[in-house]
Amino acid sequence: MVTDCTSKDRLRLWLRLLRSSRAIENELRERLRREFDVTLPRFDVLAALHREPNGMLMSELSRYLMVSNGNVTGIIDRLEADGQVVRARRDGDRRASIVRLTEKGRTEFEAMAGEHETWVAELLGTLVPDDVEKLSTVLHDFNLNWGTKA
Amino acid sequence: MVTDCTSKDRLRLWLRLLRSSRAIENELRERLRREFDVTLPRFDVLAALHREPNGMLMSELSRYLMVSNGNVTGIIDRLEADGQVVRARRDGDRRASIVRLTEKGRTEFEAMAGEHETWVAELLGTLVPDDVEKLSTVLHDFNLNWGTKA
DNA sequence: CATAAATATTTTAAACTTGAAATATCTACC
DNA sequence: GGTAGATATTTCAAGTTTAAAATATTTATG
Repeated sequence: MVTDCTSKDRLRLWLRLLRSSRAIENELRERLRREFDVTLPRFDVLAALHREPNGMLMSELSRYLMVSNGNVTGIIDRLEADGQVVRARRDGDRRASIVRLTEKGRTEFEAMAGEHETWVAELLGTLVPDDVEKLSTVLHDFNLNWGTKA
Repeated sequence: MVTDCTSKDRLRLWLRLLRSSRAIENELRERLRREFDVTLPRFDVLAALHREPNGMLMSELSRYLMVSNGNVTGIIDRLEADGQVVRARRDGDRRASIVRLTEKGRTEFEAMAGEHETWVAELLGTLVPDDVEKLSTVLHDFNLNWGTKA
């Protein structure tokens, strides 16, 4: 049996997706601030850099986090001032800078990461495993297909 | 057969949800600016007010859009300065103000709403109808259950 | 009635965010 | 080699966003 799907159905899905996303994001922001005195954007940057021990270009960070270049510049400026990241020159290209976690940045991120993961699991706790699996797959495909249209 | 689900699985889902949400939001922001010269936050406020012809309290807007009170104050200030909304006193309570669309605001929103809906349908176009239905249901339940834990 | 607590909003400072312009550097082509 | 275009980042102005404090008003309680 074929289920139809109007543009209003897709609009409704978008609004629900946005609402879920904001709810989770707001709660994580508040807990990160309260427990670790860190902002969500800074945590996101630290998490991205932690995945790449060899560092990332400013433009790679921008693309990965889906925020503007200028935005990344500001956050890295503040993280660098606090000694959690460093900018290094890339061999043979004086335009690019590679950003890396410092030892301090790595240690501080790792102290937060476990608790953050626990929070996420708790906040998504009302979803049954089958739905976690289903949503994860569908959204992963959605993200992979994204480039092909927008 | 029972599918297990670790905290890493839920973390992965969260990252994918966030990525989808940001991708769609960024694209809508850009199109709204390009086609209608309006910011996304302003569009969101206009959309909320359009659903409530009798107006909304500042605090209702804040709760509905899941942003802070101060944030709503700023956006409404700018919308009011541009004549798209008005603040009115609520009978018997001089603390509260009811915000309503003006005729101008309503007209301008309605000129954008159709195209906005078309864009969303297009951007979610890679999802097959069954998945739209499934995600919509799961996320709706998720949102309903949200209050019971966070 | 007085006043403490609750409610609704605004104000403020700091951080975040975008989009566009500016700067600096590199690459490709003549 | 010189120069146009591409690439990487920063700067900037305006707007958004939060969290906390301040203001104003209403409600509840003794």
